[in-house]
Amino acid sequence: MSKEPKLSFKQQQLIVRENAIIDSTNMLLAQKGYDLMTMDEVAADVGIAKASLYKHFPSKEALAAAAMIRLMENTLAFVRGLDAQQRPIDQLRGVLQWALEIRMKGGLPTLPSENTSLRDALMNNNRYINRLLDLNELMGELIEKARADGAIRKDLPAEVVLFTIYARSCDPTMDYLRMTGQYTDAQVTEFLLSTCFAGLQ
Amino acid sequence: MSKEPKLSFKQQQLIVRENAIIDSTNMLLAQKGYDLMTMDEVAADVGIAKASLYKHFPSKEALAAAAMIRLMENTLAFVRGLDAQQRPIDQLRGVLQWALEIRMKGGLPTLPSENTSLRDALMNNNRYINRLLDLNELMGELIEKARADGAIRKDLPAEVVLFTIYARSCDPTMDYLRMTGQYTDAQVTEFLLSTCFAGLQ
DNA sequence: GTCTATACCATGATAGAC
DNA sequence: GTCTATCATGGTATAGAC
Repeated sequence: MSKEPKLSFKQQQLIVRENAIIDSTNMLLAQKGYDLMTMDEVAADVGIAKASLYKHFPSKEALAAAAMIRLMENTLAFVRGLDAQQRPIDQLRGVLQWALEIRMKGGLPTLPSENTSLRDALMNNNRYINRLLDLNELMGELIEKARADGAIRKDLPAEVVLFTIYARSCDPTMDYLRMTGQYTDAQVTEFLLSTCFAGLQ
Repeated sequence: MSKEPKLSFKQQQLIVRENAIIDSTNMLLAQKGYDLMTMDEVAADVGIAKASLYKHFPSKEALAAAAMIRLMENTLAFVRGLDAQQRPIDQLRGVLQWALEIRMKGGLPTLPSENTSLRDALMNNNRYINRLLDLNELMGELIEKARADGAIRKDLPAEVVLFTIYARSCDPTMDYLRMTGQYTDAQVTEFLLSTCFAGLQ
């Protein structure tokens, strides 16, 4: 930590404001998805005019990308902070559990599932792609270790395991189970985790 | 079968035309999703003017609902035609395999996964809801039987099993695995089936 | 029932004053 | 940097001639 603050008060204000914008974006993206989210809504939720929004982010795509990148960085931080003493399979389980709990609270899934213009845009965003590659690498290592332990089936390519875990984080089963109103959020999470790792049989 | 055709030539033509419209709708819905699909595209794909499209279906919602209803009826027909000699668990597996193969060919998943205006609209469509309830009942019976056989875990509520199977039919893992280009469609299908029923462990 | 042409509106994006 | 006011685009839906 440097003693002298690098950022002026104005710059700090800017960051706070932009974080607030991304918070609103995050929530709206989770609620309505990229295509149905409008810049008017974001501006209204933040409490600023739409034109001001465009001073911070040059386009809707850039705004959504910023939200996805922040999410990806949070995910990376979580994975890097995992307890290395734990069994790799439990660490993997922990990642999925963390992602599901974020989504329960109104957050976004780690991977955009929809065939939307957002996915295309993200695939051309270097910063996002780099974070995603980093995450894939970390997760890939965990998967290899878990497989060496015999905790994960050896007949599945690592990619299949990886995507299956990612997919579970954006699985609509969560929404449908919650809609029945019969289970607590913790129970729903446990069902999703358990069926992902242990299957139905 | 009645010997005298109930439908005039003109009426038959109408049905053929409407089926063609639904075919195009189906393909475009699968490719782009509801929100990104435009009525211009549908009309262009069918080869008619947009205004003509509106003579057949009063709105975009109604058109998409018609496509989803036809899909649901096809699914019901498939499930009703299952070989009752097979083990219930294999019948369930067969349903998922069938759904995945449809999607591989460019068809729609049985359940709309996205948080889109389409899902809201469908939930208010009695005809669609009735078909969905019928399907849920048939699938629920299969699940109960499979559970009685010991082929499905008894600690999972039937709903969890049902939604987990539905979700796998619209799982983005399929898209991501195909994008790698490393596996045949049959292999991808097998991975999805296997991880759904047997899990990762 | 099909077409061309158009009304109407939502939304992403911008201009220009302060 | 924020605001109000506005533009431009593209989309659903419809009018009216044939």
